[in-house]
Amino acid sequence: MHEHLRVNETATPNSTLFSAAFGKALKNKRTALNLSQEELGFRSGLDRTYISGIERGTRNPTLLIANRIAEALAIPLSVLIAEAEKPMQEGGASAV
Amino acid sequence: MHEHLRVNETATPNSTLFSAAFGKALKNKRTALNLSQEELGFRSGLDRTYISGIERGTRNPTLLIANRIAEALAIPLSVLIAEAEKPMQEGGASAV
DNA sequence: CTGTGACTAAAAGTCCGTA
DNA sequence: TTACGGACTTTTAGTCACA
Repeated sequence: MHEHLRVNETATPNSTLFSAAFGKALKNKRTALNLSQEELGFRSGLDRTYISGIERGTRNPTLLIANRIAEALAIPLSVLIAEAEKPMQEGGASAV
Repeated sequence: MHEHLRVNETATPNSTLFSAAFGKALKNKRTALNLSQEELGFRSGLDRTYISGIERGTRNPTLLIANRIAEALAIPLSVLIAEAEKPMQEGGASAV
């Protein structure tokens, strides 16, 4: 990319962890509501396969997209992200 | 895009509101820490002008970028976003 | 119902300036 | 110090066929 100060050289970059955690939190909320990816896609106006990618952590959505998904789940984005941050603080424990 | 049910036809789309609110929250936190955009840019490894764009609500960062900024501000992203959501709930009141 | 690779269009993100 | 623009590269948005 470009030469910046690399403070930490961890094997699993924080970025990957965050995407994975967000995906997990999303899947948790979705399944808790008994929604299929397809149904959530419909509610948020996003493609079914795109939702799938986010849940698997292979996609890095923008704030606006993340917010649309949160709205479709009827929760504030801050709450969804807070859920994603939980397992990261504890070092990878299971979510609710 | 494609034809979906338009529930609400507000003059200012939610997306714009959200970006603006996030930018405001960001600026609040940054100035509270007495950081210049340039300094925050350096700490987060992002371009000075990009930080500026986000604060003005003209840019829509990804979750990973937003998280890097939150880290540079030493707060969880969920907290920064929660700050952004506050004025939206109250209909555009001033932040702390 | 979900995972995945491939693809094009669009936007993110960088870097150079000026005011 | 910040706003803002232009030109540029990289990544995401959005979609499809197929497993």
